[in-house]
Amino acid sequence: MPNLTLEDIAKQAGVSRSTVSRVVNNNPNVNENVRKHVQDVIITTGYHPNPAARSLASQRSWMIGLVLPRSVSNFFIDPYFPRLTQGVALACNQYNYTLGLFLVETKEDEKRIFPRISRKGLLDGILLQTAPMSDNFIDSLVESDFPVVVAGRPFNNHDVSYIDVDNINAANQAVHHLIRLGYTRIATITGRMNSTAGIDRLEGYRKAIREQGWDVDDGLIAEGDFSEKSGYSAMQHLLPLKPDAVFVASDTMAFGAIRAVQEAGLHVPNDISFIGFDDLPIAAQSDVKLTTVRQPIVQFGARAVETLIDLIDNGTKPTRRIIMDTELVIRDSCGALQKYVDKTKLENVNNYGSALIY
Amino acid sequence: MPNLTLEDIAKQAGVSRSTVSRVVNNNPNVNENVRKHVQDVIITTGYHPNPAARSLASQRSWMIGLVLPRSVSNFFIDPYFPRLTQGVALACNQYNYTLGLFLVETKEDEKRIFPRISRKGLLDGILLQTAPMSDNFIDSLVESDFPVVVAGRPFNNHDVSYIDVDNINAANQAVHHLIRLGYTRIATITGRMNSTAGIDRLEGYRKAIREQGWDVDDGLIAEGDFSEKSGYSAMQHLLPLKPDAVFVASDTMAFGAIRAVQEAGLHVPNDISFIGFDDLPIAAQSDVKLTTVRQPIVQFGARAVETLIDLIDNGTKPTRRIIMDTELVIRDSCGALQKYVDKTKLENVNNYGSALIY
DNA sequence: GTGAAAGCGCTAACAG
DNA sequence: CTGTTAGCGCTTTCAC
Repeated sequence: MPNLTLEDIAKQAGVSRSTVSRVVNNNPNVNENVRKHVQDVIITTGYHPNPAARSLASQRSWMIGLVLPRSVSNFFIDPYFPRLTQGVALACNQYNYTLGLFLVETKEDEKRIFPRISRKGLLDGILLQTAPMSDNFIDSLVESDFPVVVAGRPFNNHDVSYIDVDNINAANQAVHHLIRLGYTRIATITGRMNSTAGIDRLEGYRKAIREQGWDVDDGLIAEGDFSEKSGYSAMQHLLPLKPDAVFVASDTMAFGAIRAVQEAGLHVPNDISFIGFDDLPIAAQSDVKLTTVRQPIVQFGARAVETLIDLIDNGTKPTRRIIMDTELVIRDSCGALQKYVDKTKLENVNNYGSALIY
Repeated sequence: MPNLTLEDIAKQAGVSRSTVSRVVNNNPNVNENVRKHVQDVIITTGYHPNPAARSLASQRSWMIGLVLPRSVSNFFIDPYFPRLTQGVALACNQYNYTLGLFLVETKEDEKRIFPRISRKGLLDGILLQTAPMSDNFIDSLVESDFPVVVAGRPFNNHDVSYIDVDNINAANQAVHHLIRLGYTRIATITGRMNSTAGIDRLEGYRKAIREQGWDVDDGLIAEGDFSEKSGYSAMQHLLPLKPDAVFVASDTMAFGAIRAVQEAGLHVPNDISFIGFDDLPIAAQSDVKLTTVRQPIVQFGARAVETLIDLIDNGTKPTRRIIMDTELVIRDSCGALQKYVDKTKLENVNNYGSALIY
């Protein structure tokens, strides 16, 4: 079967090209009987409009791009980006958008990809993962008024739309949870300090410590890079300082840290308690069930797409800022379930933010 | 800066639209001086051709689609698909193709996506992950002569190009490795039996047992579904049968199985040995370092893209079949390193296929 | 080696 | 409500 055109359908239905176009695009200005008839022809022939022609004529491609810059694409092994991608992809299905995926690994890739996508014709809009290197790109997009939503707070104060989770507040709540459980030497393992997520989670930790009236002890802050390995070695640095609890900026690092604790012959949560960040699927299944901050990643992706479509349809100004809430998921690693077997009391402990007990 | 067109460049360069087009497309029939001049204008103005117009005129979109059907998109949490996607994306960068990502989750998605992509205009070719449900789709693609490469052997004998790893041989080697180490009650935990990977890995297990002159004991075959949980419960079924070694069809399941063993108070590999499949990053970092079959996933994705481009450029017939080799990675869980501290002897044990010792 | 001209298949005024 | 017409920005014969 050759590829049918509007013209073919028009002929077969005995109407003009425009009418068929109207039917295809659900334009209300069509007689109901005519519409029915044309729809029949479309269905029986299996006609589908040519996207390229449609793009060219309407100046809309119904395609958006998800751009994951160099520094994060290595992390594609990390479950975060796949799940984000999943949320984005499913939202695209829902809104009838095609998703273009751009992993920018090398400077080469950057040179080839950026000009292609930042010009009208291929994409209607861009979803850009925040990253240290992406600032220049953000600037040029903002300047050209191209619809763009940044996933994660960008570094500089671009006047750009973005969506993020409330990292500061999430970390703050997690640390307050540890404080209420009675821990007094609370350490933290941070994410990369060149990521806003890393920076904000540390800030939340600091804030909680200060709010408790304590001094922040920089010795209890160990820097990681979100990897299991970095969690492991950060914990090795912390162990001699004898913290009784650790807030870790990602589950992956938390598992590394717990490994270090166990290798040292200590037990979680009896000797040291942990709270992670992400709520990966393994967090609930692992040896030590992890208390952690759940990010609504999939919904986050969906929300990002919706915001982008809003920008495409209604203009990029004013810029939108979406901050999504997180949830503290209480399991074994923080020791709460041991201290408060009576869940009523536990609820009481959690009289801040939203918390779940599994 | 408004979006420039060929016409604009032509005017500025004092030549015709055709000439600029030739320069852009590296057509040799252009005077060298003219070419230089036009290129200068293109660079200084920052011109980039409009992809939609180009697609429409040339009937090529320079875009390929990666289609992950319903039954696998749930598994997007599994590291396999993200890494496959990564390999595909990077290869697309390299060959200047745009990658469209299609996660088919619901029947709805299917209805919306398939007509859009199986018609010329949006994609030049499709990379389709094999799955139980995809057979119909494969048939219609094959029939319409649309360029398609299936990732993983499809179920039926479609005359379609596909790329797969040699699952039978990989499993066979792994089980032979266990046999040579002296184990005599070798069980297996299979993948989904509605996936060709699951079927083939079981076949490789059976073949090795038979080659050893043993009878296959169906009681020692426990079915899983590639998830951690299913590995755990499959192992619980196997434990009473006292196997001394288990070949598991995925690392994820192997970790579940090991968890079951440890909860039963037994030790790996002292009491029971394991070989997994995939070589996930955690395989080398976990508590018990996993002996496993390494799949070259990223290269697999790249190779798939190259094959697809070959089909696009040179026609879909004859169909191509690419089978990629795997590698047995020997670590702690199979007990080889304990039995053969002397690596020379170990090399000797591995005088089949390719094996690595970490 | 270069330019003119005819589409690619669709959308979107505009006229009726 | 419907058809005619003029493009969208590019590639690709076809003359010269």
